[in-house]
Formats: sequence, structure tokens, C-alpha cells
Amino acid sequence: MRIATWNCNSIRSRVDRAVAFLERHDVDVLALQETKCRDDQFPHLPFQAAGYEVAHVGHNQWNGVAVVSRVGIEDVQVGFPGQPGWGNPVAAEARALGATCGGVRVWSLYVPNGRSLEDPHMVYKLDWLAALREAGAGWLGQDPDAAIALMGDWNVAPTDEDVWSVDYYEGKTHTSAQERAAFEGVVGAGFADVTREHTPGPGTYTYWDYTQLAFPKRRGMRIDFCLGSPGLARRVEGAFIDREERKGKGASDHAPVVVDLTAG
DNA sequence: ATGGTAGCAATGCTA
Repeated sequence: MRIATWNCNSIRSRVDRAVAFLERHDVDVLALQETKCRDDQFPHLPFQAAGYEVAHVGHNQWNGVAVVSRVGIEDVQVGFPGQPGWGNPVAAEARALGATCGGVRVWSLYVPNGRSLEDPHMVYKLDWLAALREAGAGWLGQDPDAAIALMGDWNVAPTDEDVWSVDYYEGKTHTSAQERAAFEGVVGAGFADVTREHTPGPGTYTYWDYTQLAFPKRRGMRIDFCLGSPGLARRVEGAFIDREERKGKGASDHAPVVVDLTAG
């Protein structure tokens, strides 16, 4: 089974790219972030026509996550236990959706952007990751062999080699010690980064800013990951980042990350 | 020199 994650930066403006990506790489399950639409606005038809069904949650024009699958969608859950709200709580809920697809529990996660190290959103981001760590530990406590994929835009670059310039990000979000500790907290709960060994760095990124010609200058960040439970990680036989998807007119600022699993 | 681009929605906010 082939699973993938992609921050599409608006699914309505990129649905053709999304379907083409699924077909180009024969993807079974895709976790989407930043769909930037409400549930009633989600473009289901192009996915249905390609043989996929969709579970989506979105309450405003900024957040919104989805799981797209051609191997079934069961037990859809919006949000995880303890997930903190921010302002309008339904807006915060639109950052996480879990669904069981072909026996694998796939979470599409959009970790909050901290905005700046001093911003209250930074506290929210750290609290959000701490709650995810606790929820994940709980799931593994219930079933240590569960195949769980925590896929999405983590808005954290876990190591220095995950940014094009350590100096550039000094004093900014994504690389701070607190954010890296929060990310490692989820890893410590039993969820390993299953992509890195198949996509070694440095210089291997999943996001490039739209401005300043960041992509052609190869000024990016690795912030999109699949963190797998032990039961998921032992099934991983490969992974790649689809840099081609970042190219051309109408690209998202993120590239998809694809993970191949052996049969369960 | 706090720029630049993109999307949604509305003349600003978010990333």
C-alpha cells in the first residue's frame, strides 16, 4: 500500500494537480492539509471519478484537512483526545482527522504555525504537540501493534540539516529548541520518522517559500513527515519526496511525501 | 530595505 501526505494550499485551486498526483504515483491513501475550504465546498467529484472517497473537515478558509482513499475509509475521527482549541474551537478541530484505510490508521495533521517565538500561537503550537504526544501514547497503550501513520505538515524542522540556512531561521519559528523538543516528544511516545532514511539530507526539503525564488535557489525546509507507530514503521519499505509537484505554474508551496508499505 | 508570493475573501489575514 502506498500512502502520502501533501499540504496542498487550497484543494479547490489544485484539485486537478491532486488527482494527477494520485494517478501518477498510484497512491492509495493521501492525507491533505490546508484544504482552505469548508466541508460544503470540498470538490468531491474529481476524486470520486478517479475512484477515491474523501473524509474532510474544514470550518474556515485557512485550515481544513482530509484523508483521500481508494481502499476504504472507516472510523473517521475529527480531532484527537485533548486537542487544544484556539479562539473558535471548531477552527482548531479542523487541524486533525483520523481514518482507518486498508487497516492503517492514517492521521492528517496540520500542526499550528507558531507565527513568532513570542506569539501566543507559539504556546498553542507547543500545547497542541504535547496533547498529540499524550493521545499517541494512549493509542499505543491500547494496542502496541497498531499501524498508525501521523502524516502532515508539522511546521517543525527537527534538525539543523532540515533548513537551508540555520542562520536565517535563528530567532524564528520552526527550528527553536522548544518546538524540536515537542516534535521529539511525539517521537518519544513511539512514533518514528519513517521517511528520513529513505530521503537523506542535507538539502532534502518538503517546503519552499513562494517568495524570493526560494525553490529554484533550493532554499527550503523539511517540515512534512510521516511518523509511524512500531506496527507501521516495520512495514515501511521506501519513501520519496515528489519535488516535481513543486514545479511549474500553480504549484503548492509544499511537495508531497510518499511512503510505501508492505502488506499487513 | 521587514521587501517578496499565493489563496480566500473582501480593500486584510494567514502562511
